[in-house]
Amino acid sequence: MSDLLERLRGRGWRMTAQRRVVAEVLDGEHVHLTADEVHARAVAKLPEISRATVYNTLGELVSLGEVLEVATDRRAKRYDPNAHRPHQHLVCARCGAIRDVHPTGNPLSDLPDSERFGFAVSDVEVTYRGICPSCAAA
Amino acid sequence: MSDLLERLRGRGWRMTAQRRVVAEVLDGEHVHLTADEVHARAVAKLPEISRATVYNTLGELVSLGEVLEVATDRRAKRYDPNAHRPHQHLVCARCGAIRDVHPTGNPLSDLPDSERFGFAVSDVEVTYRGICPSCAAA
DNA sequence: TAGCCAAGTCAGACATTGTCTAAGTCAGGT
DNA sequence: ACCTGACTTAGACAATGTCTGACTTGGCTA
Repeated sequence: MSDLLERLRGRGWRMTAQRRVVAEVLDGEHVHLTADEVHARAVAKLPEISRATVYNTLGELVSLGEVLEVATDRRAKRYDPNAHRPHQHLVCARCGAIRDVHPTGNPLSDLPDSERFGFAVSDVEVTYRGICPSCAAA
Repeated sequence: MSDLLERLRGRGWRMTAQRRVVAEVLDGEHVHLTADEVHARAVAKLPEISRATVYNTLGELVSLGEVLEVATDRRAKRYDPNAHRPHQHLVCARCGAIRDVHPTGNPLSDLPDSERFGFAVSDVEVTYRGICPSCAAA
C-alpha cells in the first residue's frame, strides 16, 4: 500500500516523516490497532513522534476515507486500514479479537420505510459477537 | 414500570431511596440517557445521590438484564430501558438522536459459516445511521 | 540554492467518561 | 431495637482523546 502514500500525495498532503510512519504502521499489519498502539509502533520507527500527531494523522486519514474508525467496545477506537471493501466486524466477547467479515445480503434493506421515521438512512454498521476458537478452548 | 421495582425486589435487591430514584428516572422517559443525564435527573429528585451510586446501579440493572447499554457513538454509553423486546437503533449522524427500530429478518442468518472463523456467534448489534427529519429541514 | 510562510509538529495541560477506595450509613432480618 | 453486611459517599485515580500556543519544516518561488 505505498499506493496509500501516492494517493495522499495526489490529494495535496504535505508529506512528512511522521505521516509516512503512521501510514506505514497501518499498512504493515492488517489488524485493528488502537491509536495508542499505532503510536507505540510509530515511536519504534521515529522516536520523537508525539501522541497529538498520531491522533491528528489518524483523524485526517479517516476524513479522507483511507481508514475506518471501528468502535466495537467502549474502550479505545480502533483503526481499520481496510476502507475500500465494505465489511462488518466479528468480535470475541471474551478477548476482544476482531475479524473482518462479509455478510450476505444488504442489512439496509431489512429496515422497512415504516421503521425509518423520516430519516434519510445512508449507512449501517453490524457487529457480530461471540466466542473465538481459542477462548472457547481455554 | 413499577413492575420494575417489583421484579427487582423479587430478585433480592435491597431497596434504597437511591435505587428507587434511578429506576424511576429510567422508567419515566423512554429515551436513551447517558449515565450523567440519569445522574442529573436523579439529583433533581434526591439531591445527595452520588455519581458512583448511579454508575453502580446502572451497572446492576444491566447485569440483571433490565436495561441495555447502547454505544452508538464513542461518547458516553446510553441506557435503554426497553430491554424486553429485541430491537436495533437508528441514529442521526448530525444531532445524535436515537430511535429504536425493528428490522425484518434476522441479521445472524446473514453470516455464513464460512465467515464465522470458528467463532460461536451469539449476538449481533445493528446501528443504522442517517439524517433525521429535523436536521434535514434545518 | 536561499528564503519564506503556512502547514505540520510538539509537549503537556485539559476534558470527558468511567472505576476504585476507604470510611460512613442503612435496610431488613432476628 | 440491634446487628451486620450490603449500600452509599466524596473524591482520587485511570483511560482516552482534544486543545493550545510555541516551534519546525516541506516545498514553492525566484
